[in-house]
Amino acid sequence: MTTIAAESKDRVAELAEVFHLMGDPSRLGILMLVLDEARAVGEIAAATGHSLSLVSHHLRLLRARRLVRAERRGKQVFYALDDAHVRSVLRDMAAHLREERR
Amino acid sequence: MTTIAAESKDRVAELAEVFHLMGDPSRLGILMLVLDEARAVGEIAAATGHSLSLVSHHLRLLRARRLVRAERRGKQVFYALDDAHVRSVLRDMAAHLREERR
DNA sequence: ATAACAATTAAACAGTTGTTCAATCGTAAA
DNA sequence: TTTACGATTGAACAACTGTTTAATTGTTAT
Repeated sequence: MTTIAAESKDRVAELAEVFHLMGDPSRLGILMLVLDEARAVGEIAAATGHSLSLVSHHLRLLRARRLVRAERRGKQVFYALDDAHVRSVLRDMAAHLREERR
Repeated sequence: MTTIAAESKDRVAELAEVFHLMGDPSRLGILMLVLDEARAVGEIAAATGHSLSLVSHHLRLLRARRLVRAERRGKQVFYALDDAHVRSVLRDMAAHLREERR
């Protein structure tokens, strides 16, 4: 069988981990912010209204699953989305919600 | 601004709710099972190895967010995926994981 | 009506998770 | 070396979540 329904257990578990990361409002907000351009942690904190610490904690989780990539420039660390599929999924889902409202 | 990054807070929250539902391994396994064809709760329980009760609990949550649709046929209740975007997202992500392994 | 089957529901528990606060680290300027 | 700024880290706590167990509802057959 090659159907998606026959996807093996641990692959489903990995998939679930990615969705789980996207399933928190704070984290999803962060992902949305770095969707198109890299942003410093401080910018993200300011834009989302969250503490630097909280943002950093979340970024660490996102980094661990390689949803996001970090690059240091001087004192600041810039984060950008580092997963093409996640990017397209986020765009797709956002569009979905927009349409649903009509 | 019409960028996705400027998505309003409560829409992000709604998006997060959907991802959160997909972010649990048991629930994601259920969604995968009903991705292509409707299945009875008992079938789902047997196929996933979970109790009837657990499956029913999860289905209730999925139903509440309209990711899944229920239809009664005699004693059994059949569930099917009821969201085109979720379906494409699941296919997309599953494909993504498959490619990543190469 | 009763029995059997399928599914739902409620309560309760253990484990996980998001957040805060305080301390620490890394880098650049004085 | 200091000082200041930006970011990370760890500990601790409250809130939430997934799962189990047991009781209950709905449906079909006897």
